[in-house]
Amino acid sequence: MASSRGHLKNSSPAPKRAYESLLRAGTELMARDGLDGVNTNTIARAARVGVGTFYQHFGDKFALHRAIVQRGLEGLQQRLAEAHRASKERALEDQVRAGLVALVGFAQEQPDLFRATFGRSAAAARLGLSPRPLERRLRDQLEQGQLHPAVEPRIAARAFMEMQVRSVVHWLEDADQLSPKALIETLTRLHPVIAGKR
Amino acid sequence: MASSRGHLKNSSPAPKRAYESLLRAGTELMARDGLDGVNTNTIARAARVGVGTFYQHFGDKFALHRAIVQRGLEGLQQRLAEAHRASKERALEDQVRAGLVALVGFAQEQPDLFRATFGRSAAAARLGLSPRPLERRLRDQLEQGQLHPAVEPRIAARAFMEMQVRSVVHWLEDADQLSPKALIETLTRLHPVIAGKR
Amino acid sequence: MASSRGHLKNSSPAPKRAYESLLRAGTELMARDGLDGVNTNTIARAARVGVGTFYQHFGDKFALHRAIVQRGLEGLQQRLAEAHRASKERALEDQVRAGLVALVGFAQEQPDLFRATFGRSAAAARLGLSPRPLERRLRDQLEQGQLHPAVEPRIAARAFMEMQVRSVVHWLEDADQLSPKALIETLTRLHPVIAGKR
Amino acid sequence: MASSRGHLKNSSPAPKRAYESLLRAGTELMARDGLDGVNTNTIARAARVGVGTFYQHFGDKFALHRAIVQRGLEGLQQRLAEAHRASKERALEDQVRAGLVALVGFAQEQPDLFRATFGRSAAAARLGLSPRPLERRLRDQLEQGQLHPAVEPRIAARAFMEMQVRSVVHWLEDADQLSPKALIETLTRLHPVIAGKR
DNA sequence: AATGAATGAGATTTCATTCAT
DNA sequence: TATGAATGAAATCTCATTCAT
Repeated sequence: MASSRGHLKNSSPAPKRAYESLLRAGTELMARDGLDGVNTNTIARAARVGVGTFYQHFGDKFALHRAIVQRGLEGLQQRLAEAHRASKERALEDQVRAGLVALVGFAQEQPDLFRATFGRSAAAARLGLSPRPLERRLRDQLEQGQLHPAVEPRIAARAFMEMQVRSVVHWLEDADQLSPKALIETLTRLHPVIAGKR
Repeated sequence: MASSRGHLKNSSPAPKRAYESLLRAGTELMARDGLDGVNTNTIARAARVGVGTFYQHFGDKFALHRAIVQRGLEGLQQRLAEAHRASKERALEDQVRAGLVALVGFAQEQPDLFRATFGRSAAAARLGLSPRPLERRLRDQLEQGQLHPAVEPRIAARAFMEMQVRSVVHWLEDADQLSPKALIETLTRLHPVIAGKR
Repeated sequence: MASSRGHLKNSSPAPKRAYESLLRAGTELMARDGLDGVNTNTIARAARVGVGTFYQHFGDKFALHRAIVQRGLEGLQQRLAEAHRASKERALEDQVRAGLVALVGFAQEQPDLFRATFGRSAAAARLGLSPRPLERRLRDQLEQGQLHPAVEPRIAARAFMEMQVRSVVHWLEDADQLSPKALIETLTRLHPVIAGKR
Repeated sequence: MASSRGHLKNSSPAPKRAYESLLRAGTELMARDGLDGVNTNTIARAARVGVGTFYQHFGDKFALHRAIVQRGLEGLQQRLAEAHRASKERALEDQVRAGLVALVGFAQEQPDLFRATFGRSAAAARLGLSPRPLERRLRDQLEQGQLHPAVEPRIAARAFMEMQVRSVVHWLEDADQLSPKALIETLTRLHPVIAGKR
């Protein structure tokens, strides 16, 4: 936790130590207990900040949750975009794998953020990780006869988005965790783009 | 509810009108608002029963939820067992499809029960729908070289269990619902037993 | 507890099995948890009787308690009266001892009844064990110059009544109980009629 | 809006007006109605404080009672220790009397605190006023042949502790109160150290 | 900006009591 | 008489939110 002691003053215009502290504490607690399992007082205490300070930064518990989810999604989307960019010329399977590598890598680096974002309150996922791109891709494949005609793109896209994310959550919470490689390869094989191939 | 008094025998030892009423109201409300979105007062009122009556039958909100989940799982498991029995001599794909027909059929007949059981508080699913049988089957296939070796049975089993159930929940809640046929066929194609085939 | 088994039917006009059962259960529970620590439902269940039956016999919890206390006091007073009759020609110390023998004997035979009557809700004692006779006796002794003039009869009488009874309760509840003899002799020595002698 | 920092000092780290107010109100009500006779709402109202404030300071009714008892015992023990120190060179009877003067003096000055601590819920006394010191003293006297051999120190010590305290409670609650002098002298005469002398 | 004591609306829970059978 | 499911008033307790400092 690199804190800027040693300087004369804090250098950045608005350090927002309290804000960051609340975000961090909230992430940790919501990862563990879910949105409905924590309360503002507990979060403030964990952040070593007064309750009042909480309300100075966030309108309520849900605003904090939204901020966490947003941060989680931003980081993830950035990684996914990068993975997409880097792999879009490669084979389909490699593209899928690259996306999963990004997803699992992100989850490994920030497990609490991942769980707070995609854990219990799964509704959060809807806020930002849209199944639409996947749905479009599946529809394309379908039109080109590369996908089994019984696969309905809308259903398959949504189903896989949820599955992906929930599988990673389970994996994070599993006591005897299998290797990230196993997780990535398994989900790759089950990806509709691959699995649904005719 | 035909109050069949005056008959030769009482069919059950205690009428427990309130119990059934609470279970029904709880199912409806939890389907709509989730476990964390309801409170005992509301449930009691909806069941047209005194608050105290709630506590006479259930220790707390969670006990009611457990009772609902149990009822949901019992009905579902029975249907699944039947489907399994009826299809076990048939082709693999037919077996998978039969299971999904049973699942979707159950969800269609008792949508509130299904949503209350598998909705938001997805954790509930763990109480009864074990991924172990599927895991075992995948492991068998793997050993017989029928499954892509990169598929890890434990992960795949859990992933699909969740996907299945959450897809049905989404489907139930979707305003412009696609046909049950589309749902069943799509999930069949994505089932690891089929999708993971080498 | 001589119960009239052996007859074809209960011989007494109203056997009141439920009544006795409630009294017994109430005594046991109130001895353990005190008047405020039990509730009517619990008592009825312990008595293996319906709640409604409780109210058929006792107006409320306090009525039951009163009945218990009354029964306790009746039994005790009878024993004390007997002890008094048998010892009134003997020496003062012997009279005191005889009373304590009766008290402790009663407590030993019916510990729950004793505790329910004189335990926590000490107020009950006031209902029946009056300090007046002792007060009168002390006043007599005082007038005859046999008691230390600083001893105020009213205070001494009440003090000793409480002490006696609470000492026996403690003794009953004490895990490593001393002999009844020790209890009796100690209280005899501390009895104001003896202790206050000049 | 005047930011009142810069004043001399804040006398205590937290003002805790409500805490004191609750302690005071609780003492008054528990003195009158006993622990089982009050409820948190009533206490909060009497303290002119919100219900929530009660729970901010005390986990429940019993925690408040414990705090009251502790406060009662602290004050009392201090006084008793002082009395002991001041009289330990004097005659035995004077020592006993000094202790009683302290006890009764304390009860007179803080009758509610005394009754809340030693009243109905006598169990509280066990929390702090140990009969052990008295027991030890009696044992010494016994060994030196100054005490009647029939007196069992453990029983006598406990008996007298209770008697003392309950006599003072009765005295406080007695409408036509006798003089404190009478109370003190009577209890002095009944004290086992004096009364049990051979 | 930061604080945390104070708040009260509302959720949870208990229990004496009733009443239809 | 006996029953026990049903009841709701009241007690217990939680927590998001405010506000004076």
